[in-house]
Amino acid sequence: MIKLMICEDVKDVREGFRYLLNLDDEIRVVAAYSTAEELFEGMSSLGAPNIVLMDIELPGMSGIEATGKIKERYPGTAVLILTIFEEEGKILKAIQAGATGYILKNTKPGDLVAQIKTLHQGGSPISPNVARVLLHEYQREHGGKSHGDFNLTPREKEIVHGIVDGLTYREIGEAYNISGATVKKHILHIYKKLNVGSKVEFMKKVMNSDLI
Amino acid sequence: MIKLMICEDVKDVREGFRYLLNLDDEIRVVAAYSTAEELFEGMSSLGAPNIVLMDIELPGMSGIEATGKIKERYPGTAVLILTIFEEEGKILKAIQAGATGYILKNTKPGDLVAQIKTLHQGGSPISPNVARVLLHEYQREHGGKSHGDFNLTPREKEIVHGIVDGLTYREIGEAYNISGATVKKHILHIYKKLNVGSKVEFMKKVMNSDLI
DNA sequence: CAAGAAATACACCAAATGGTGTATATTTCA
DNA sequence: TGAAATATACACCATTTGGTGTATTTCTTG
Repeated sequence: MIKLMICEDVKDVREGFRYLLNLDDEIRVVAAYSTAEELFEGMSSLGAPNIVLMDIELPGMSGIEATGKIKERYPGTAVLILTIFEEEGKILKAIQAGATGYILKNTKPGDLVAQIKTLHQGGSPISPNVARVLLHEYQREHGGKSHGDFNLTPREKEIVHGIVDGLTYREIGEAYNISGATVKKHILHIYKKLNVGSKVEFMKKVMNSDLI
Repeated sequence: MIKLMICEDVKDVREGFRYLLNLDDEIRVVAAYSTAEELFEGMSSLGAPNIVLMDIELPGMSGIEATGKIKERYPGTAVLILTIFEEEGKILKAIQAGATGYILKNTKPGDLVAQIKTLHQGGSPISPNVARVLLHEYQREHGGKSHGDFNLTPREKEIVHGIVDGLTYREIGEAYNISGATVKKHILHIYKKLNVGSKVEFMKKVMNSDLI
């Protein structure tokens, strides 16, 4: 049984969701509030639910602020943001605050139930447009362009894999039927190409590349 | 009309998708290849499609590498990663490489068509489990709550930083005015706590944690 | 207070690493 | 064809790392 609370200021929408979600017998709407402040009172008296369905536009404390507080005080509770807006800044803020999912209010009733179950099983329901915003943001922060393959030869790439797998020179040599000394030679070449001088530096470069 | 190319090494899967997607009259599968190398030949002779359906596990050039090259040479082409795996590192790498969507192969045929149309309209279809990975990553990078510090003591955390900075035991000792031998003792304790046994394994763990 | 964790330090050892040489066979390509 | 790159291998060396002991001091917590 998925215990769920609703936080939504518009009565019709709130009661609509309550009715709708209670139709499914895996979900129980334990309470529905019109403000975040009331929600917190409810959570402390009734206990934290599995999921809070959170409107982003609330009088008083905003849905984003409330999300942050929920994740602080009740980290086990997932927050599903439900909104009519697709504003980029709000989406990113809600996610930073710890929202577990972010979907639009025009979602079909049946889909909403499916997404709540998805959420409860560890997934994050996100509408495609929200996903696009997130993807772009992530790509922007990670420099977009590929970091190149450092002009490594095929053999050198194999050696890189061996290292990353935690093998020693000798073990890599055994794996590819060459001597450990040769493996070492390769590694030193690789170090020069990557401009590093130890395993640790090597790992830092390689783990942020698409070499692996 | 959405022009689409498929890059997938398993023939049955490849032909299955081709047949299936051609059933929809808004989509035209202009070509299907079994390797990234062939795909690039096709793209240069037939012209870039709107969407490439890309398998991640390919012989030769990987789907991730290919995605990066497509975004470089044909930025207008969207890449939809189709995979059976949900491995965190691969997901993030594919997104960094510029993937526009990332969905699982077990997606229902009707849903796949819907997702391709979503993609073409500017959304990013992402399966809920992939979305969860992305959300976590984003939250982690923006000061989200720590997902485990492995019970390291404050001193041990300092040592971790020293290692990640590429210092040797002795250098770390000098930095903190303790002996190199002590630093080593700390490292060995840390290894036990992280359940690793070498710098390489250590880096793999630490770089995916919020210890740094 | 006593037990335990945390931080410090030293000894000893085998193995791995990093750095530099030299050398040869093969392949690639201008 | 001839130079450059690639892949192979061995020698020698100092340093680093991983692993195991033992031991002392300080701090924390039941």
